[in-house]
Amino acid sequence: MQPKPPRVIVLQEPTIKHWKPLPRGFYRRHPTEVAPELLNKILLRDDGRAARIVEVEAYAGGEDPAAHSFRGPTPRNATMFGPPGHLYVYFIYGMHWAGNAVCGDAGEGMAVLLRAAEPIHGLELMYQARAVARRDQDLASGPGKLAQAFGLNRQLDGADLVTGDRGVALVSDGTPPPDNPAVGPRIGISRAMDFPWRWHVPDHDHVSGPRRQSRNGAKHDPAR
DNA sequence: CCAGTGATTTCCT
DNA sequence: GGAAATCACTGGA
Repeated sequence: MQPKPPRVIVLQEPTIKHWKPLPRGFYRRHPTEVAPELLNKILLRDDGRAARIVEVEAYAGGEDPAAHSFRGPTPRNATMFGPPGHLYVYFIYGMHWAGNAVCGDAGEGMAVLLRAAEPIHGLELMYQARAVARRDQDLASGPGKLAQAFGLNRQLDGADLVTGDRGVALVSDGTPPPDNPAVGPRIGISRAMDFPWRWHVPDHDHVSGPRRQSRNGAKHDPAR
């Protein structure tokens, strides 16, 4: 008896059929190692929605006071303590969902928060999911926006990003991560502010925040 | 451009 | 009781 093959993510656009999911081993590492390598990877839904990841943050379980998992498992963060390569979706501020890729080994509570992405396919569905968006940069430039654009919610908490069992996956189109990603402190936290665990593609239009930080942290000079 | 604020679940003190 | 891995809207400069 042959093992059942994993569900194949099928897209409507034939040019992207050669995208392949990131293997389990990609995630089975420390999130500070995984996070910068997730830049330029592609978040995919089987309805044709796709976006290039341009901003991420690492959260490292018991060694990270800012992580949901710092004080151990709760009903909300249970997925974070499961095996790597699964999607941890949490609810925050009474309004917003956000998606993470679980990293490390089961039991460690480590993950990478998907903070922002550049939509590259299925934009009509994203505009439908985010009626307030007026420009492409409004669709997924922030963890709450990204989750809304992709319909990430409690039903997708625990989905396997490697097999795509619930129609959501992280894949590569061959684009490497940036050679010199911007690095800085994580956004919206009040503990472990000194951990420089946020990475993003430098000078990218779809990164979250009122100002985009350049590689050396300097402000943009409009005269140049 | 920027600061202030409401929305309102989950978890901690 | 209050902060939290946030966002959109308001109003002033």
